[in-house]
Amino acid sequence: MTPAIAPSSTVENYLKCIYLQELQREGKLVSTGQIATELQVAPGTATTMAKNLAEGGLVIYEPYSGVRLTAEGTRIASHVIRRHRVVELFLVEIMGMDWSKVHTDAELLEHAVSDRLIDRMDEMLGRPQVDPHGDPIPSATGTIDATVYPSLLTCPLATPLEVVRVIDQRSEFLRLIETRRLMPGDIVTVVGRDEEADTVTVNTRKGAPLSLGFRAASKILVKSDE
Amino acid sequence: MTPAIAPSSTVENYLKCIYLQELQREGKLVSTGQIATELQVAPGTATTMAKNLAEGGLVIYEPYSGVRLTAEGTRIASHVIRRHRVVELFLVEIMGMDWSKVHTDAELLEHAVSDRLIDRMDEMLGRPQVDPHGDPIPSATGTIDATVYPSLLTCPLATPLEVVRVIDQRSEFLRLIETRRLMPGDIVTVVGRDEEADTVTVNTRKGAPLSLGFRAASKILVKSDE
DNA sequence: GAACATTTTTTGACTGGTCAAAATATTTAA
DNA sequence: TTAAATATTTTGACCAGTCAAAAAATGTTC
Repeated sequence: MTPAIAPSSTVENYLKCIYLQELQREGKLVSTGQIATELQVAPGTATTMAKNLAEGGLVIYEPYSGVRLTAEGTRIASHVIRRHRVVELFLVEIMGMDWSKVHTDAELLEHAVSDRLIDRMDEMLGRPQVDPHGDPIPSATGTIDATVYPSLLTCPLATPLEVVRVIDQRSEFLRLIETRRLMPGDIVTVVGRDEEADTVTVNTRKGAPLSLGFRAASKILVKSDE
Repeated sequence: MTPAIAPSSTVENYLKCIYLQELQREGKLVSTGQIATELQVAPGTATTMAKNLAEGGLVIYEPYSGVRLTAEGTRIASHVIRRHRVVELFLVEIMGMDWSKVHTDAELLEHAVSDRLIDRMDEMLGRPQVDPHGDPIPSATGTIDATVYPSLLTCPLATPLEVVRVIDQRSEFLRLIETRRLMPGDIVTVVGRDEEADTVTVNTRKGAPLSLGFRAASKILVKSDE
């Protein structure tokens, strides 16, 4: 029952960033350096903010180690992410906008959209589980699907698999994904990997086999069976 | 061709406020005091901002008199208002939200919505001329319908007239308008005015004749003929 | 384990936006 | 036209968020 004044967009962005980093670097603290890099601010700025957030009970801050969200911090962060992802899906599904460009709009709107409005969008969308990139949408109560999917780098070879998620919001990358039929829902088969050449070769429903570097391949997640 | 960094939401709000005041107080300068009252800031704050805006070429500031928008200031202000009104209409028409509550959402969204997005909303709405309250929507190029309508205070008596605009965004007022069938599009007849009692009596399509104070009556605008 | 490299924190300073209260102008009324 | 009332501007201070650069801690390597 913290009365808790609404956090500024800046605070929301820090919280979101920390939340997202925690998800991938399971368990470990998130360093102020990582935050600074991610948010494109000077290292000292991230340190200062870490202390402010700790002050406000939104994170635990351990000097020289990093930061971990408190329950309250997690609550707020997941709401921001929920807003972001619901907005993204709304822009694509209801407004027919380009999925590769929608991220930047959502980045702004996530701080400006009321709960009422998000809920209405969510309702119009039929309470969806994932956004256009396959990222899971936290529920209004903050729970989020944490299923871990293999990527094109780790999935079985020579098996047709469904793309479920694309972990890179840059529109250049998303346009590639789109033209090469690697969007969530598309079916792909990994036909080979070459450690030395740093390439993964995949067949898609459209066109010749495609080569991807390991880095890019790791950003495309697939559902391995079921 | 000013490169012109995007103005902050704060600056946008000042500009919007000045624009709206200029519309009603035709020709005259807008005083810093009016701005302060409207925006709920201290008088000194408005003065400071007036100087900043003048510095940035967005207004002409005459100390102790007030402020007037430059062409550039007008351009920005009309864009903000356009965004506000398109958003409002979108929320009501496409998202089915309550017209009496939509103003506060739009107040936030007007600073967070990209041109691309506004244009898409505008397109989905069929390039509308007015928002749900009858307020005219500036075009993308900044032109706005400046038709002056009489209010229930100044219109002819005993003549059925169509409500075209309601100039008060407070949801309590709007709910009254709604329940008494005084929304834009509704037909009303002013049957009497009493200077001493400060009341205007109107017949609407629904229910018994209704009394309004002069102040409230002046906020309801009608189309007198055609 | 000493020396170097890297990361983090501290420090001092700046911008944008704000306020309260004091100092000025302007307007109104006598 | 002078005094009182009202409006505006100035002043000094503050908060949030930021940076650059110096200082300190931590990690790495030989």
